[in-house]
Amino acid sequence: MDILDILKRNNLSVTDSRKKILEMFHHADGALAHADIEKNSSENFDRVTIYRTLQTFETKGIIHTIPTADNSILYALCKEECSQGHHRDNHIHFICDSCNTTYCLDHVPYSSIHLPEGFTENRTDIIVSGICHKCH
Amino acid sequence: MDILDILKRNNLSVTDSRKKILEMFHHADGALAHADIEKNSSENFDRVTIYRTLQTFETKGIIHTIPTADNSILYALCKEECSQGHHRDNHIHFICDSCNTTYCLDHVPYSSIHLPEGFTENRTDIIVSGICHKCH
DNA sequence: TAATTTTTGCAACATAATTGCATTTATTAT
DNA sequence: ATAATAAATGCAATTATGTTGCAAAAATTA
Repeated sequence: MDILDILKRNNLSVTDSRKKILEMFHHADGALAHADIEKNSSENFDRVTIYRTLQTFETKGIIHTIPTADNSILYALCKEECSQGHHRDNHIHFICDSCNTTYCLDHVPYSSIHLPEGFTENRTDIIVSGICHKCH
Repeated sequence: MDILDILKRNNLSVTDSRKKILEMFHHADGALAHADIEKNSSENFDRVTIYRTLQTFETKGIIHTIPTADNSILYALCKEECSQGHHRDNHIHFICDSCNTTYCLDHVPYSSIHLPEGFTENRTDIIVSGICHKCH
């Protein structure tokens, strides 16, 4: 996985902040919130830059959002299948109540949901919280 | 379903705002956001009162939160099984992309999720978004 | 290397959420 | 029913979060 490659593949100009933020995602065990990026970074980017970078990455299909119950959006790297406009991050997200790490459980299967008459699905998010393997 | 009963059962003193907000949930088709309550109410409660009331209701297990992808917490009435501390709102939530109504799909089944070794579940949220029966 | 395009950072603004404290309201005990 | 106590409310102040316009800086293209 090459940072530069990702940017170029998506026709994004290669800038310092984009490289650094992508790296943070790459090194992160799980998902990151805006606040994580803002605090963590030794070099500090402007808040606005972070917002805009995350948004760019999301529309390009480089990262995807994970809704959480505590009103903070999390972002995580997408796997290959995502593309502009429509995400295909069909996996379960697990948030550890103890260490707060968010995992993308790519290999955990789940059966498709059968909605009532008249309802059509566009996106499905499955978020499980509990205790992760490290915190037991 | 008796508003007063719910409050008394939970050792909450019976106040105007609590009664009114509970009633709003009762009449609402689906879930409500803080903003809905703030705007909707003919009598206007202080923002702070609404925050505090929602929080109280949630810790008591009267309402539960629904995570959404756009960073706005929704709240909906719990069914009987919820209790202080631990919610048992095991149902799928559906958010309409068009009219924004949120439905608790109590009767839509889903198979339980088998987590990897070392992970234990505490809470599971399944949020489906798309178009609801009214908006087709 | 110059011209052009894009991104960044700052300032200003808008909204959302939290905290402390005095006042008001509800509950309990008399 | 009323006084004493406890709890909830509303206001003000503060902090956090998110957005927009625009000039300066950096990246890309010619």
